[in-house]
Amino acid sequence: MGIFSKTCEYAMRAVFFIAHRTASGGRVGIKEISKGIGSPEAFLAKILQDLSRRGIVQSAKGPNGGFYFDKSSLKRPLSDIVEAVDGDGVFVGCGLGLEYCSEISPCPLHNQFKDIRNQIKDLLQKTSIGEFNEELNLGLTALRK
Amino acid sequence: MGIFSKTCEYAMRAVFFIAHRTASGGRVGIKEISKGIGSPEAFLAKILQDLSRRGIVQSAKGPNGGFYFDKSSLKRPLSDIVEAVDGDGVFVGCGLGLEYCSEISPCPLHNQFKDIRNQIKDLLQKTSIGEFNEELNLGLTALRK
DNA sequence: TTAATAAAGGATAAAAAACTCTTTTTATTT
DNA sequence: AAATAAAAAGAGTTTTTTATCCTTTATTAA
Repeated sequence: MGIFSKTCEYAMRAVFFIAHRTASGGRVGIKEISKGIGSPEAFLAKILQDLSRRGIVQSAKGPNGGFYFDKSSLKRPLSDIVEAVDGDGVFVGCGLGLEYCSEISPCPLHNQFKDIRNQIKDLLQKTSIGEFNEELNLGLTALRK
Repeated sequence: MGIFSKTCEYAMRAVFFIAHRTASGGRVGIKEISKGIGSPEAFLAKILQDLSRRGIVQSAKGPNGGFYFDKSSLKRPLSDIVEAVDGDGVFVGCGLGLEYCSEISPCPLHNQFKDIRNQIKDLLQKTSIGEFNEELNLGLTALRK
């Protein structure tokens, strides 16, 4: 398994996809998103439903409805999505899974893992949801295939 | 969840624990290991059974039996354990879970994740199983509590 | 050679994660 | 108002991960 749960991977990809579409003015339905990022449709629906309930992504029902981001949401850091889906385990936990691992009672790899986690945290915090729209436009980066 | 599976966390802790004991001359039984690292006994037995089959850890049955490391095994990098248990997903996969993410067709965070993964890889490769025995002896680091 | 000890192996169970299907609600368009 | 489109919600199912239990096999020591 990767660093994040599969659910979280889908969430991140979907969010980038929606942001990209938002930038070109519209809303996107689940069918298109799931195709665009290569995820199971019904499962992604659940994930976005949850993000929507939390106010992270916006949604509209009915014809011409779909998912989108309002302006302030586009500036959100990716860490918000990760935290909503996977919790803060990636940022704060002990690499060896020790509950009480800390500065005072560190595991053998405490400091090294701390560095790595901080780097992940920094990356996710400084990356905003709407940040890759141009690259995606230009086909410089991909969310599928 | 953390960076590694729970199984892998138990495996790493157990391996450090056994190495520590090996250094002071003996073998350790499952009961003692699982107590020492705070893991379910039967489950850890399965994990070590697997590592033993792979030749990563040595074992002996009967009275005075238990798990231990021979000299060359003590020098093994921690990455061998992680790879045996969790596969190479931590080292090589795409952060967003894209199967075909690569230099040619990168995901938006490809390069950043590559850095992080390489750091994890380096850490696990340069850390040997027997490396922390002195710290553990001195109580400077902990595997439990 | 028997009793005790300890890992190996196999089968099963429980919990969590991943995923599906159906119905309901809300909004839009005609 | 009726038809339609789309997400929300609810109620599963399947798969994977985590965990337990019990029996067998190997080793040692008395």
